Amino acid sequence: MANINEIARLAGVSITTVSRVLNNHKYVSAEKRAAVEKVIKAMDYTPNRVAIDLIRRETRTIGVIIPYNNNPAFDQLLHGVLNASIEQDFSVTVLPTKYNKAKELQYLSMLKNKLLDGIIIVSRSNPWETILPYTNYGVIVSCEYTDHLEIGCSYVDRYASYLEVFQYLKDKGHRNVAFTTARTESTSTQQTVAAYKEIFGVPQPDLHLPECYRMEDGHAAGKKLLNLSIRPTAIYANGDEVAGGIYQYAQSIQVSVPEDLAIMGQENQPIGVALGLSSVDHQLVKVGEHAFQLLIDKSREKIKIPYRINHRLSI
Amino acid sequence: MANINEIARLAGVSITTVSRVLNNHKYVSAEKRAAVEKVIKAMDYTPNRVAIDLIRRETRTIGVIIPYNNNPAFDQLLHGVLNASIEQDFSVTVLPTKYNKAKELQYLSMLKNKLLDGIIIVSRSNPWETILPYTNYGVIVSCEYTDHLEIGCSYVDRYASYLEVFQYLKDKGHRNVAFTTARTESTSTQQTVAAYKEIFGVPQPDLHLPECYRMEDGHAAGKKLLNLSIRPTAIYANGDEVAGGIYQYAQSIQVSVPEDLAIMGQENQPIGVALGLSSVDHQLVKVGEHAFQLLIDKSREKIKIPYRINHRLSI
DNA sequence: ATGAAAGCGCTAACAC
DNA sequence: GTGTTAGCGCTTTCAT
Repeated sequence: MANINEIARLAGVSITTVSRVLNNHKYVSAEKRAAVEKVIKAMDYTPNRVAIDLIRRETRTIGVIIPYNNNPAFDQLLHGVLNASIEQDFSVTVLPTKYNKAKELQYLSMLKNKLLDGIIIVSRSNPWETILPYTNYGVIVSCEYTDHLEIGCSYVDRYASYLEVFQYLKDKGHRNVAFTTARTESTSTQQTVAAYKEIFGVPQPDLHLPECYRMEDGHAAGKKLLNLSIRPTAIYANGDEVAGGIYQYAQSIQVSVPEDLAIMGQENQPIGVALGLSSVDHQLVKVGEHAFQLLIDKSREKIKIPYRINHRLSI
Repeated sequence: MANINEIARLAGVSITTVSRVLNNHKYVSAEKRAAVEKVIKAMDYTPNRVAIDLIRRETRTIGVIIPYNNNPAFDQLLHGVLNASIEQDFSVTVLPTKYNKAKELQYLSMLKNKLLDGIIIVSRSNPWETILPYTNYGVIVSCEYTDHLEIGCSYVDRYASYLEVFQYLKDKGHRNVAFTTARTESTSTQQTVAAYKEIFGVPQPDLHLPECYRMEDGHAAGKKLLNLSIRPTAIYANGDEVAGGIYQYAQSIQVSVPEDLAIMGQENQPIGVALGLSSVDHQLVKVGEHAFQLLIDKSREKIKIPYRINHRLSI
C-alpha cells in the first residue's frame, strides 16, 4: 500500500506537509491541505500505526493477564476492563496464562519490548518480587491487593468479606461449616482459610475442598461433604456454579436447603439467582473498570471496591 | 533502554552481528556470539518488537470483533479463540463494538494500518459488502456462514438446528409455540423466524419476543407469554439464561414444566443444567477454536461445526 | 564470518 | 507556511 512518500510525491509537497495534514497541524495552506487530502482519498491511504508507535514509543494497547481457565470470576473482571476500554481509545489484548509462570513472564516482557503500555494482572502465578522489575517498563495494575507501592490496585477486601460470611454463618448457629476454594496457592484461598480460622478455628482437613472451579466440582464436593460421618450444616462455596453443583447433589439425596444444609455462593451468577442461592457479590466488573482507569492514569492508587451480600433462600 | 546500536558498540561488533545472534543465524563466530550475549545479558536488553513488526510488516496479533453485551454465547466464542491462540504464539486483541457500525469499521481499519494481521468477526453490524474491501489488508474469518469466498467461516448451521428444534416440538404435539431472540436484525434471529415459518407457518407477532439477552429478559418474556389469552405450550429461548428467566416466572405462577409448558434453551449453560432445561449446544467454544486456526492458516474454508441437543426434563 | 549501508514508514527539530 | 534532514530500532542485501 501507498506510504507517506508516495502521497507527498503525488500531491507535490514534502512528506512533512503530509504529516502535518495527517495530524491536523495548523500552518498548512488551504490549497496544499486540499491537494494532500485529495491524494489521500484517491489512494485510499492510511498511515502505518506501527511506524507511528515506533516513534511515539507507545502503542495505546494494554494487556490483561488472566488464567482463563473456566472461571466466571475472571470473565467478569475482563468484562469490566473491556467495558472501560471502549470509551477511551485503547486496545486490550488478552493474555491467558493457564497459570504457567513462564508464560506469565513472557507476557510481562511485552512491556519491555514496547508492545504494551501497561498490564492488568487479574490473577498471577509468579511472586510479586519477580513481577516488580517489570514496572520499569510500563504500568502494572493488580486486581488483588498488594503493599508494593509500584503497583496500583483495584481490589475487594476478600478477607473482610470471608470474615463476614463465616461470622454470619456462626451467628445463624452453624458450628460445623465446610468450604470450597480454587487453587490452594491462590491468595483468596489463603484468605478464606485465614478468615475461617478467625471465626471457627483451624479447619478440619475434611472440610476444606480445594480445586473447585465448575458445577461438576461442586457436585463432587457435595458428595464428599454430605457423606462425611459428621455432616456439615453449612457450606461456603467459592462461586455460584460450584454452589449450584452442591445444591444439585443435596437435592439428589433429599437433603433440603436450607433446613438440612445452608449454602452460600459467590459472584452473583445467574445460576445462583435461579436456585435462590445466597451469594456474596465481589463486584468484579467494577473492579475491572477501575483497574483499567488506574492503568491509563498511570496511577498507583489502591482502590477498594465494596462487596455486597445477596441474601436469598439458601441460608 | 538500550538499543541494538549500544549492544553492538559495547560488544565491539556491528549491529548486523548483534542482529544475527538475536535471530540465531549461523555464521557468527563463537567468540563474537559469546561477547554479544554477554553484553545483552549485562544490559538486560530486549529487542523492540515494534521496530521488528515495522520491518516484517506483520504483528502476529489478531483481533476479535465482538459486541460484548451481556451474551454468554460471545464469551464462549472468545474463549475458544483464546484457547487456540495460547498454543500458537499469537496475541489476541478484543474489539468490543456494542454493535456500533462506525466502531466496527474503525476496528477493521486496524488491518489497513498494519496493527493486526487478521480479524475474527464473532458478530457484525455492517453488511458484508462494507466489510469485504478490508480483506485486501488482512485475513478475515467469520463465525457466521457467508457465501463470500474471501471470508473463511467457522460456523454452525443454525437454520438446521432451529428447524430440528421446532420439528421436535411439533412432533411432541405442540402447535402453539413461542420463541425469544436477540436483536431483530441479527442473522440468527432471521434464521429462527425462517425455521419457524417452515414448521409452523408465519409466527404470530405475539409469539416472537426479540431483544432478549439475560435472565431478567426471560422473566419478562415469560410474563408476557404466559398471560396471553391463548397461552403457548412451548417456548424456545435464545439462551439458557433467558430460558431460566422464563422457567422462574412459570414457577412463580404455578405453571409446571414440562406438563403445562415446555422450555428449550441454547448454549448448554450451567443454569440450564441446574434447572434441568433441555438445550441445544451450538458448541461455540469449538467454533472459536476453528476460527482461530482458519485465521492463522490464512484459509478461506467454510467449516461447519455440528450442534448437539441435550435432552433434559423441560420438554 | 563480518560490516556498511540502505531501508521499513513515520515524526519533529531546524532552517528558510 | 514549507521542506530538509536526522532519527525511531531493527533487518537485510551486498560487498569483502
